[in-house]
Amino acid sequence: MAGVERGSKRKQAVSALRRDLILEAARRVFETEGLDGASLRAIAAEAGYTPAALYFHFESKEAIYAEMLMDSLARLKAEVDRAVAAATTPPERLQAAALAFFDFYARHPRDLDLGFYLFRGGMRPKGLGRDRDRELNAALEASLMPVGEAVAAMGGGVDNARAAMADLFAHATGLLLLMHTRRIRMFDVAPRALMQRQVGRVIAELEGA
Amino acid sequence: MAGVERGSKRKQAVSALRRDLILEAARRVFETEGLDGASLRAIAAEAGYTPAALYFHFESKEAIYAEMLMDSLARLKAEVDRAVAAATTPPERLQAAALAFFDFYARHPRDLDLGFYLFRGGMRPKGLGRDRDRELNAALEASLMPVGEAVAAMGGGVDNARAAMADLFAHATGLLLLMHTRRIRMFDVAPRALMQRQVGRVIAELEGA
DNA sequence: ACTGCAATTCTAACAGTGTTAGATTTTTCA
DNA sequence: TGAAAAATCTAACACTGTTAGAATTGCAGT
Repeated sequence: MAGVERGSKRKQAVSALRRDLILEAARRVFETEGLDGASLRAIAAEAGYTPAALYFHFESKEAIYAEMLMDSLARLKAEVDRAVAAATTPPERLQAAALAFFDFYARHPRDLDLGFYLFRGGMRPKGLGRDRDRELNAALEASLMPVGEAVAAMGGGVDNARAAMADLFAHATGLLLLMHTRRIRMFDVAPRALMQRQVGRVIAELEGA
Repeated sequence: MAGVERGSKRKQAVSALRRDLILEAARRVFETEGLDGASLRAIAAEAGYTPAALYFHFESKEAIYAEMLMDSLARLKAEVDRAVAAATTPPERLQAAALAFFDFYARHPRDLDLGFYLFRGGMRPKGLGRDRDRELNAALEASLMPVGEAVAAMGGGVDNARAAMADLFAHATGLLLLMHTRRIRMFDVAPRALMQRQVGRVIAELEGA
């Protein structure tokens, strides 16, 4: 029994290594060729595999994408947390969190692609079981939490906290999409300034109340 | 010469009819099956054509999509204009325009799909020449103009007008995306109320200055 | 060391996508 | 009616994600 378990664990560890090998290959292709270029076959070739072999380690292409997005969201959260830790007062923390979120995606448009692709409207039956989707949602929410916490620390209730999170998230998302599609030029305006102004509005309303 | 011209015009008219026939088929498929279901082959089948035949009338699948989006943007503009015409004071017109924009896409998520698809980041070389893209941009801008005009009527300069347009467009886009992907549930908040609040902020700042 | 079993990978194919070349039909005009 | 032009079809190409089944690899116990 014990021997079987040890053997099983070793096998699992080896299998996990193979998974990571494929994921690293996927990240490499995704970073250089973009999401469109990160086809299953391209990832398999980069990892030195045949396309079908990937299905032993992942249940679909989108499962690989989901893993990459989880990684991306972890990096996002790390950056937001770092920015928040450097701030002192709650309003400063609110501003730091919102701007760190915005800046992260402004600096890493590829991650934005990934997010927009997996967090999309009508998702196919094949793509991503409910559990994986919930995991991604939770990871995204985790990176947004510092905003809610700052609002709470400022005396705003739970409703205000949630409203502020949704408000700033939507505003950031819209601006980022506008930048990313290069349609911001239509308005001849600096998107980050608009983001800052929005943060200022939310803070002012919370302090005024 | 005159005869040739008349003949040519007739041919062009007939050709335009065929185009419209295909476009109507495309709209039908798109409305019932969604964007994913609106493949070139599905559109061709619905129109009673072979896939290749469509390339005589359109240069690509995305060209068909572009035509549908132009139509969608025309309907959007019509609705915005109607709402603006029903308002009297500039602030009311501003609010009417922004909310009409928001409501249009809240009521027609399919049109949102289309817009998000064609107004996307890295567009392939094959898809949509620069001219078509500019046309779509212009049509979108036209539907946003009433906001800018209202700001101008309120004494805001050109910069304020553009900033307000970008601000409200980004906010609406972000909220709509949040609704459309059903991720608004994360925040337990009413998106239209957030949109109204945002319009209120923009108006208040313009009136305060 | 050998054998057997399980884990892993490959080959080959399927159904689908957008797109193109070339032959063929249909329509139009003199 | 005959020739030119417009419109459509057939067949294929290159690509996508995915699956079934055979072949290989590697590890475990005798």
